[in-house]
Amino acid sequence: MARAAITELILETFRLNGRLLAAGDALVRDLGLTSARWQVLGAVAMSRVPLPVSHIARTMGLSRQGVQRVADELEARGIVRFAPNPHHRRARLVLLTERGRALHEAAAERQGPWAAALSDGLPVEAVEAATGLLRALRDRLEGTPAGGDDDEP
Amino acid sequence: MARAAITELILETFRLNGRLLAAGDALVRDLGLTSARWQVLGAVAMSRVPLPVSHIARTMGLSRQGVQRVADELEARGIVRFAPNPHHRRARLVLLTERGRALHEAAAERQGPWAAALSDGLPVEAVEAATGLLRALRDRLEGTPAGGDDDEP
DNA sequence: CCCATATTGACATCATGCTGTCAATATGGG
DNA sequence: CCCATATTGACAGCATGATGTCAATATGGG
Repeated sequence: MARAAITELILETFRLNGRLLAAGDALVRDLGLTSARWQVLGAVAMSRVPLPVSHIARTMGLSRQGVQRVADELEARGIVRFAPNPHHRRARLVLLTERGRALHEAAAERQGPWAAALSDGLPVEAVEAATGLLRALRDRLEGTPAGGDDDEP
Repeated sequence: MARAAITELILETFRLNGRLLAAGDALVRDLGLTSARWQVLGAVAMSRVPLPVSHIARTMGLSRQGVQRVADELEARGIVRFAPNPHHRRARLVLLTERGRALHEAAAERQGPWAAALSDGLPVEAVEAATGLLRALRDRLEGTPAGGDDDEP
């Protein structure tokens, strides 16, 4: 029955989400990071060009204000800094500080072995298929007919 | 690369989790329910025997206190009631009220078509495969070698 | 039977993410 | 150029879920 299958997947998504957050917290706790801060830090580090908070929020699928709060915390801790945006006076750009870059590298070095252990023995195709299915569900929930990874709209 | 694939799946899990919560909230909002309350309500309704809060929390993979808070809210709204537990004076059993049962049925009637639309055209085997993969990841994160749906430990 | 240990609920506190409102700033049509 | 609209950050408030501590209660070894 399709309904039972999708319901199971939904409940499993809730459970896994909680476990992933807990695992991420534990992985970077002694670096002074949390899952949420790490995720924002990663978004800033990964972008080829500096982005404003609102753009980061859209990329991550979170609300603008939630990301803003985390970004403010990161700035207070000297992990990111805000730079003027020549194209928009209000929307300052988020940049990594030296400390922020070092933290991101330290976190990435831990995430590698952790991710390898987590996915050890699982076929990459199965992981990718699951990712595709989750993305398909999310696209439907967002009302987006076809979803892709946009970087520069 | 396995690491990139698993990282993508993790990020997609975060995004889907957020969308599912928002969709669930919208689906049952006018019933006076939220995703969190609905989930606890469902756990109570689905169990063949009345369960204490701590047991429900373990089943859902949430913290005991979080479920307790939601259960207290549901009791204040007349959706569940607490009954004495003959086996444990402190751990009262959670039961649905008449109103609670009606609410659960109303929510279930909405969830059916919604779930059908969400999974329309997706092969059931693909959904089940994704569920199995998520569960495998969660089992690893929990340190549980093999995981199954237990109801009565 | 007695005591060490575990479980449970009550209470308080914190982290995370959402929404609403407002003013400042961009953007585009006229 | 001017004004309607959209975007953005600041600020406040709420929902959800985790944690920590404490006392009450079960449970099991001795």
